[in-house]
Amino acid sequence: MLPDEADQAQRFEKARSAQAGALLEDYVELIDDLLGSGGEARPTDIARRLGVSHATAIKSIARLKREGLATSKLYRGVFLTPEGHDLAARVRARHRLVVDLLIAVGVPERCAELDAEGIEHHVSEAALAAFARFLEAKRK
Amino acid sequence: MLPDEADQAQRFEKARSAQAGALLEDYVELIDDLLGSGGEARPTDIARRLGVSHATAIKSIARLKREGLATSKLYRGVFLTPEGHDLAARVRARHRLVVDLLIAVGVPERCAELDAEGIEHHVSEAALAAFARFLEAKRK
DNA sequence: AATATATTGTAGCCTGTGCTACATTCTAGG
DNA sequence: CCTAGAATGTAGCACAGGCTACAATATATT
Repeated sequence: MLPDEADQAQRFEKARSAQAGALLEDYVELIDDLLGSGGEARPTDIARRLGVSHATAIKSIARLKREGLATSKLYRGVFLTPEGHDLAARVRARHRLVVDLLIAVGVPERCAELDAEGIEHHVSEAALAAFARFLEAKRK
Repeated sequence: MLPDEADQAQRFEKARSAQAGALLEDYVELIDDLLGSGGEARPTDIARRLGVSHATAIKSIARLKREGLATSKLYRGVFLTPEGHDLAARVRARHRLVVDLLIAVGVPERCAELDAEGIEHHVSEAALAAFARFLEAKRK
């Protein structure tokens, strides 16, 4: 049984737009991690951790700046704006919740970390809330 | 605590390559659905259901053909090769499993369908197996 | 201080996936 | 049969996100 045409189109549309934001989220979270663990967020480090060339990282950082999530000056490290920091916090919380849920349903920990990286960008607020409830219930 | 640099790069790499295959999977699954429900898979229908222009759909269909997943002749509908059909079957099974798992942990059904569209492309075989075990255990 | 190395930034290319506009072909109604 | 409208296909554009190669700057070593 095929779903309604418009519904289906909307589903795919949502998945596409989620994907469009995924890159920004990954960068912001990583930068926040780097800044948080006592160091700076330097383009080369960011590039290495994301597994891309430094040129690619710099272009993406430029996009972060365009979108008001980060700042940087020539030959200085990258910093987050308040908006960027907020986004990072939300993304990190979501990431944890996704990993925890995967583990709770029996996914091996290492695998949960791997899969969560791709999954997290597509989990809605409603689903996150459900995850939290499920984990809470299970904990008792 | 930051993860190991190489591990982290590998995670992102995996997520990127999963994303690269996602579009093909969506098309193949949809085409199989259309063919399966008694009709043809026409480019215009495919485009409408995916929420993209017909030109975009046709270009993606060309890619499916390049990759040996589909066939079509000028002004005829699209068909799947055996490889395409196999992929569609795997994708559909995975989709169902993801939706069922989301529902099982308390995500509202409609939301589960929405989120699954994006999530499914990032769920590894190991995680799928865990989902199946979890659902089986819960069913009893 | 001078130079070698590492880091940062720029330029230009490719591919993928959107789009609109236009051309072609099919198909149905008159 | 022939013409109007739908469907299909093509061309060309934009943007994102990869890459390599090169240029510029900063840092470290001698």
